Amino acid sequence: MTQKSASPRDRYRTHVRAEIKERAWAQIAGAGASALSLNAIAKQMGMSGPALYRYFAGRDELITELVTDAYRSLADTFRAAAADGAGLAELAHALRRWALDDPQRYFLMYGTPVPGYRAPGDTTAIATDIMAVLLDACAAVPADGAETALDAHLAQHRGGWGGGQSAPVLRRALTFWTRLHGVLSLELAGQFTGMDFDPAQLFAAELDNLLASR
Amino acid sequence: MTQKSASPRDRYRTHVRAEIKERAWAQIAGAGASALSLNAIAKQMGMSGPALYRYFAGRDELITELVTDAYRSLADTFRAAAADGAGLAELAHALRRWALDDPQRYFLMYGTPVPGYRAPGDTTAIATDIMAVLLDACAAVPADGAETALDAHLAQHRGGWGGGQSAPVLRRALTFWTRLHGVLSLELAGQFTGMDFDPAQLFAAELDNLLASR
DNA sequence: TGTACATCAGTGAACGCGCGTTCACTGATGTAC
DNA sequence: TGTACATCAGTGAACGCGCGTTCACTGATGTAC
Repeated sequence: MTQKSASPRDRYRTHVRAEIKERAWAQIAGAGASALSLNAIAKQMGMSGPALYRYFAGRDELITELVTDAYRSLADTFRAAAADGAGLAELAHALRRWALDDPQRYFLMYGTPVPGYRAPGDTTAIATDIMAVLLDACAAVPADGAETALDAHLAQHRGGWGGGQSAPVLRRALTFWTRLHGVLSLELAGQFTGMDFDPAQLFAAELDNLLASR
Repeated sequence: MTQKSASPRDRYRTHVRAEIKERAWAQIAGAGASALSLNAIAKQMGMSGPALYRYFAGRDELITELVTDAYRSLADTFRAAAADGAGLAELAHALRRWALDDPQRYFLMYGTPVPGYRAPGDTTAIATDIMAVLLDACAAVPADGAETALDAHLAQHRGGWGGGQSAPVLRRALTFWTRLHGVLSLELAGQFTGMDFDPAQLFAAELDNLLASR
């Protein structure tokens, strides 16, 4: 078996593909995902529009790949943090850094859905990976406090995303997710603009609350 | 002073304007806000494209008005609930009903921002109205529990949105907002799809938590 | 090492589309005397 | 009640634009003998 994947042509291909995606991200950051234009990217790269079809089957495939990359990027961030022994607090801060680093990437994952659009199959698998890291971190914190009504509900409707974790762990993971997303998404959307307080303080308060109530 | 506002022509005008908006909402509900097209609306109404310019200066003005209407609609919902003596729990359920009633309207207010876009001035005023109702409801619940770090921060960075309310009241209002938005936005975006549990239960759990911790 | 062939990146012209928007106009509705 | 005028909703043609995408092609790069 020869290393065909390292041939000059292949390396060039992957390089150009990467540059196309880079420009695509820049475009999304500047005007939102709906403004993504193949022709504009090609022009920026000094190429003709149709040239891009050597690298992507079309606009839809490009977007799909960007979405998948976004999921993978967060999954990698979480896994790397967990490998460094991160607990819930560190995961929270990693999430916030990742989100602030590129708000439109965050919104591509968690933002306004396009009514017709179906997320590609891979993303849900990656989302499960992300959730798995979060679940492990939740499971590492010993539980106390009474069983809640939500626990009872989750125990009976576990779905496939929770692995073998207990209902209280599922609950804590969901709560972690929704509460931090609540603060983050409103912050990134600029909803706190002009309100004078520091969103980081609000985020920190929510995190404290999550860590305190088990 | 004659009642010129009730002239037949004026009534026709307002009627057509309303129908245009209605179709616009239907279009947004079907394919997202970025897919809104004046020509398509005109065609649906059996008119020519340019005819719409009798009613709106252009696409931007239409969208701006839809956004403003969305804000007003939620403000009305909140005020009506408050007038009926609603507390925090009733406000929460009113919010959820309002959001589920038209998810894209919710996202038009709180969803993915378009990087360049500036919200029209009126909306922030209406947002303050909405917040005022929420603040009143929060103030109605007697506070206990220790002063938090966030309270201290908010006391020093009050901004103009909080009226004369105390820092703990501001904190509770913000928390109400971000937590419920966290659950709602993920639910409406379909992020819980395939997870088997009932989002309403998660929402209820978050609400319970908000009501319990003062 | 040299020649014949295959691979493949990129071009330029073209297609069809729908968009927002302008403009000069027609014709109906309302108003003033 | 009737006539002259003003108002204004709506039309149809047109402009210019950028989009995604196809197609037949050129020319350079790599491969096989």
